[in-house]
Amino acid sequence: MQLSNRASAVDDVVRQIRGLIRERGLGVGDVLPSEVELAAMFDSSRNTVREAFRTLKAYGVAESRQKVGAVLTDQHQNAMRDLFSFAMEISVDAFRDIQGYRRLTEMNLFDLLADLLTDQALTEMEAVNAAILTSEDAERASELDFEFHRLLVEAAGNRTLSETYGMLKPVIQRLMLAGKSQRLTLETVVAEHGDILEALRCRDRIAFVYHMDRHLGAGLEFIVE
Amino acid sequence: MQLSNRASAVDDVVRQIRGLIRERGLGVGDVLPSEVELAAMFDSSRNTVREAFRTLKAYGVAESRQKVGAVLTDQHQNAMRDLFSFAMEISVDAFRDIQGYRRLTEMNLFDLLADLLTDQALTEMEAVNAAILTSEDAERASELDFEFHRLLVEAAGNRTLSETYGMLKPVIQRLMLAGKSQRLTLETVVAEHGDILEALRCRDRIAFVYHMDRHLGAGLEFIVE
DNA sequence: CCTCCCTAAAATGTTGGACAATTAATCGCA
DNA sequence: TGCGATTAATTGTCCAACATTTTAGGGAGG
Repeated sequence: MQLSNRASAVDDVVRQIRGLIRERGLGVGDVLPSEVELAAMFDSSRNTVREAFRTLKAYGVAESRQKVGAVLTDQHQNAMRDLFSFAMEISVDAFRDIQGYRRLTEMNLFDLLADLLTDQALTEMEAVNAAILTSEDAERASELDFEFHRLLVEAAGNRTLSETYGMLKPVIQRLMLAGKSQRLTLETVVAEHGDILEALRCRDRIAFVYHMDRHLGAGLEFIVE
Repeated sequence: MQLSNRASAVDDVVRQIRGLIRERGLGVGDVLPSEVELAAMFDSSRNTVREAFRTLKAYGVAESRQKVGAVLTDQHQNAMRDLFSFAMEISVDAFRDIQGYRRLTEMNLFDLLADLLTDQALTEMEAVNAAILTSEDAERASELDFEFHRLLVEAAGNRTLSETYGMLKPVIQRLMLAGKSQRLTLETVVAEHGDILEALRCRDRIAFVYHMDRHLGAGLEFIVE
């Protein structure tokens, strides 16, 4: 797509559409010109424009509705999920890799959190954590588990980090689900989360790193076989 | 793409192609049947199959070569990179945000690097760093600058992190380019890189964090206006 | 017998046109 | 005013034709 001295007409159109979006300052919810208009603007055919649209749809940038046209969307997470489901064989290595990434990021959130974390966010996380105990199945539990960590990351206030974490959601959650089915009780997870929250309340950096390290490490143990 | 009670013909074909790949156990390098064959197999038209291929290409799963046909590839990194560059509009906020993300990750690489870093990797980074001084224009300089940091991240040996960094490439590099046009000389950048390398050679954690912090902070200064 | 060039064929790349399907908007009627 | 039918705009799908690229093979010349 990006190589080759002469780009294909479709890729050209993709680029021109992106230019159009930037130029006109279009955002989520705005509609693009119709396929025939774009074909005329870019001096290509409607089929070519359609193929270009397919690329945008695959990236979760646009979706098309009949009669209305193509509207810009913000479905990158879904796109990333699909990409992952296409791409990655969720292997043992991938699990370990993801967990390593989480160690790198989540364990170092403290400095950001110390400034930005509000009491409200803390209580919200406590609520989510408590709900884990009452969840009916492992599926639901891992969803709440992810939500807990997502809130933590969100509270750090860095959009790039949040988006990255959101993209990894399907993988991380699957990792969590695998953990839930093997570890004996949810109580352990909830207690570890509780320790993390306690450390945050006290603004205790050492304790935060310690508990986060143990928590993330625990998620890795059962994979080793 | 994934919603709607009745899926579109194109999405149907995408699903069927995926099924075909799984069923036949096709892997990277294998070629898919030709467009007309697939159209016949799935009882649809060639254009529909082509649009389906566009989706696969966007996901980095396949690329097509004339006369040969569509071959399965493993270009997910590029796909993720493109997706990300689509997703993020480059704004001042985004700049600051990305730099914050880099602080979070790159400053905390030390523990991983301390174990895995080889002399060979270090000398390679030194070479790239030296090349920055002799680059003919700012474009090339920021490319090398990015390459320096990419090597650093790569050396940490975490695939998820590497992929994430790769995804952010267009944004980071643009940030670097903006910096190059404003800061007086490239010497400063190269010197800062040199300090980082020196700290790594000595396995001096404090020095590494210190110099990395200064380096990343410097990149942010000129944006503040 | 080997090498090089030329040609042909097979596949994708692009275009134009036609019709179906969907749905927002409009018009007309009560 | 409100509601239902009609209309029109736009995407969805398919077909057919031609252009382009590239592999493969064959033929001429050494």
